[in-house]
Amino acid sequence: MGKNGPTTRIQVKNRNAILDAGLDVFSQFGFRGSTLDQIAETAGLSKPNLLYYFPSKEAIHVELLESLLDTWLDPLRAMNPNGDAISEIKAYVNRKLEMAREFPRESRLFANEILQGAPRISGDLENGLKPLVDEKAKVIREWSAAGKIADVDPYHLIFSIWAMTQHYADFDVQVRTVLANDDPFPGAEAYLNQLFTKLLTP
Amino acid sequence: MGKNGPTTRIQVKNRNAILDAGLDVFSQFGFRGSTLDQIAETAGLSKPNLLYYFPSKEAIHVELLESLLDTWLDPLRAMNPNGDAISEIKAYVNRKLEMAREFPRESRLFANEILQGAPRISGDLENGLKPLVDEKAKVIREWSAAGKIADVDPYHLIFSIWAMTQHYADFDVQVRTVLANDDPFPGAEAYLNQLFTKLLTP
DNA sequence: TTTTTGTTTTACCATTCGGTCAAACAAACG
DNA sequence: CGTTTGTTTGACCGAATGGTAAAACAAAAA
Repeated sequence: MGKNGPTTRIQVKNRNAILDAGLDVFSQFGFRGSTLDQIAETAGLSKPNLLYYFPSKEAIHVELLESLLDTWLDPLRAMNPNGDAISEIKAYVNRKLEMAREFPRESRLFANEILQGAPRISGDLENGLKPLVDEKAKVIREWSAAGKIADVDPYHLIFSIWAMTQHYADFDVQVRTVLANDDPFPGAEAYLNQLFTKLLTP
Repeated sequence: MGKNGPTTRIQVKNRNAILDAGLDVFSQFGFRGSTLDQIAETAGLSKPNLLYYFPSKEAIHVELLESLLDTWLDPLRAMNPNGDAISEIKAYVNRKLEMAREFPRESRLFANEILQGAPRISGDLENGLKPLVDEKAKVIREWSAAGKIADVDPYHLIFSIWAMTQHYADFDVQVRTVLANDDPFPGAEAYLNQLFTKLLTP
């Protein structure tokens, strides 16, 4: 690619194809388990052609992870301290569940990275995720203190939301095996709404 | 190894060392991301020596997974239909949480395999896990019908238990980052007891 | 002690890996 | 048209991969 001149249509198209292929492959096999040939073939390109757009395997992975973490935190950012406490938390749960349904590959990519010790994004966790969670935990604690929701540990509340929603993406194979291939999401939504209503109602 | 004659002490020791090393490595990098050299070095053996005890990389992985799934399901098997409903379910939660704390490598090995589509144990899920879950779901449904616990979807109840307990093993890095390296388990236990008490009390 | 059985090592092999290079090809522009 | 810029390919490289063969070594049985 010539310097950093204007981005051509071909560049946009191929970079997107590569990132999409990378998401496919990395989310299934993790970083070390994925090969450039696999990504190139999925993207419909030759391996040298792929390396014309990205300098290395790691560069693709990093770009995917960084753009992902941002999107992934959006629903938490959207939690409004001035809104109705229970509705805000339940809306967060539902948005996260929807993301698990719509973007399972992203969820699995993230899960793979964390499972393997987050070697490539531990910095982003520290600088991006942690401060945001701290901020929202404070909001939740204030809601508890004000009697708007039950007294719950805000950190573990957030962990449980992550765990239960992402489970439907990350453990999809297991969930569908147990449910004989039924769509788990309608039932999950009902269950989670019931659970958080009971948990949070003061 | 000569035929299937008596197992020597050296065999027992080395096979255990290999399985332990395999657990270490596979749980961190997944099957494709792990190498025999890595496992051999962790076990303190040479690679050919390792292959004297196991015929292939896959054989180590399969043996780990199969013995794991059994152990993993023990707490669910232990759920007693004739016991006190709420206590039984909460005991299950606590046992699972304890396993996440005591055996995080096993949890991550399993998570890795499921994340990658369970290519090596989809059969065991179908024949081992599913029937057991079906059986226990029936028990839970009867508890609901008898008014002993609130009316909840038994399958999603079980999923949520798996998700929230295993989260502390599988997403350990993330959890500890958010909690500034505090031990998450005491807080997790309190939170989960609170959550399931509120959810299940009719 | 000799022989047998069990264990470990050294040297090796074919394949796949991430990545490079230079040349061929296509598009746009003058 | 010709030239410049951007894109794609085929051939290749060194390192790492899963796995093998055979011989050296150790332990125990005879």
